[in-house]
Amino acid sequence: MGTTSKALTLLDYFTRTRPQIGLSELARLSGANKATCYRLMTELVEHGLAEQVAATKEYRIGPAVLRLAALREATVPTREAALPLLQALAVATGETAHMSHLVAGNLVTLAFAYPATHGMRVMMEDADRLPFHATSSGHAILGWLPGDTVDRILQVPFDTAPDLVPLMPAEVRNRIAVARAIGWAATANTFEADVSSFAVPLFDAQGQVQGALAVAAAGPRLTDATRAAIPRQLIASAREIMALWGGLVPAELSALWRKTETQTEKVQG
Amino acid sequence: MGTTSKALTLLDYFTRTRPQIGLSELARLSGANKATCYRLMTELVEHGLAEQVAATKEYRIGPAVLRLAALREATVPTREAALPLLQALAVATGETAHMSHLVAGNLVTLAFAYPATHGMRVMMEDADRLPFHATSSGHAILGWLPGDTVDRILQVPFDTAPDLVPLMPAEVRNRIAVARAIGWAATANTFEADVSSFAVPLFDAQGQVQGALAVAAAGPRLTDATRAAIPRQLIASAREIMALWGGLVPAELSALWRKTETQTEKVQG
DNA sequence: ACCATCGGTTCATATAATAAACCAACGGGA
DNA sequence: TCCCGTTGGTTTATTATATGAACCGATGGT
Repeated sequence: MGTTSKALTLLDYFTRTRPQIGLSELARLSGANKATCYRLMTELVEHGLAEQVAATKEYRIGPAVLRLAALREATVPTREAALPLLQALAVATGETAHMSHLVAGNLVTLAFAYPATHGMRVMMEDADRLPFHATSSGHAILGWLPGDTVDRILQVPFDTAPDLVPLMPAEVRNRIAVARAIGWAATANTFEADVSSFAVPLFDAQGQVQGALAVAAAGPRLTDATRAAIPRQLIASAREIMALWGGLVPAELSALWRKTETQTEKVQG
Repeated sequence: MGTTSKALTLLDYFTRTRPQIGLSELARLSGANKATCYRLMTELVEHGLAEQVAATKEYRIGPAVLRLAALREATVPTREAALPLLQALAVATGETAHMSHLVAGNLVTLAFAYPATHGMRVMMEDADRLPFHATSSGHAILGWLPGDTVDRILQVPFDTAPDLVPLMPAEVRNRIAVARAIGWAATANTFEADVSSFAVPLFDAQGQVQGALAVAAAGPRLTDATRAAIPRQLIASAREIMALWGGLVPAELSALWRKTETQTEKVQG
């Protein structure tokens, strides 16, 4: 592995639940030598990708990423373009809508929107990695990825929240196949209790899967009518988002979506 | 220089005016060998910090920075906290307000706000580097930086827009000294024609300069009254922003600011 | 048909990364 | 007060990795 990769890998240990990490702890987490870790972090700090908290000497993500993110959005306005449509989707469905992206083999939440109408909503946080195996977004995406990529992703060890029944690998494979066959994915109680989730894949201009658009619904208030309506609303929003991006829906998927759109009833467990 | 630094340096060549760069051009710009450049960019792409446009093979900033930026804001909500105050400042002054940060020796615009009241406004773009020598923000900041750091920054070659009279180094030094002495900086026609700019420095919890808060006013409509009012409004906003951050205004500067705040008239060329 | 340029690759060489051992400083606990 | 574990940081010989000139096939103009 290249030295640069090692340095960049260190950034992956910073998460929402662990935003600041000391030198020794980072070395322990990454398995790298402490001296190596120190040198790499020093270089990241020099470039503003990390910064050191003066009081505790702990490291955290640096301010340079703000400049890079602004530049990214100026170059490819993914998030900015999708946000209003995400908000519209949240209002239309009355549930939480979110968009996640495939970045470096991870599924990352990039944007989300809440409906204004309900007091109870499924809460989201961006910048967090979603598990492929337990989310509808993961299933929706994996159906459109090459087999070996899917294998590589699924062989990453995963854990399910203690209050949930974990999905067996065979079951995950099956759900991916179903998602591919019908053009959208649905899960219930796989990532969070009492949350039903629906997702469709999103594609770039080359017809490559880029991410997923999803609706996360609070289980108790889900009626059969809304279970049927959400996929259609998802598909409509996905089409709009990709129109903005210049994204290309594969012909096969477009046909599946048309089928769902013209159906009056469609329920999936 | 470490390999990681070389890789990260490559990211600096991507700007708003040059958002996508091909391999050969990037090698030419950076002075690195083409093979080296290729390998480094490949590693950056693997981690999502860069991405390659399929059609042209050009590189651009990748989607991973969005996750990092969201994580940064979740850890240190610099931008999010300052934005409403920035908007208030823009409305109060009737001019464009912006906040820039010191990151890795560069002055980067992180946020800005326009007033709703005027048709004509000074336009801003974030993610762009500002020249220290020709902006009030630069002058305001440099007054509170150690001498050797100032020297290092000022010896970077700079160019002024062709329609403007460039500031001589001695003049820049003088303006920095003035800014330090009165607690705020002002420039006119140094960065853009017919734009007057006012700025105050911003500090972190350790009392270190972090950036600057500024107002950029369209020259023609500047009256003596507003020239006097803007610094006071800047100071008030800066105090609010630092209160939110937990920033610490050096006692010396706080005294200077109080002086400006209690004055009824104050005009600087 | 030609030439320049593009992105990408190869491989001997040289340089930079590595890890164990070592500091000094700090913070409990006994 | 002493001890012990832990912290961030540094040094060093050893080793692995980065480097760059030359090369490749493809592409686009002239």
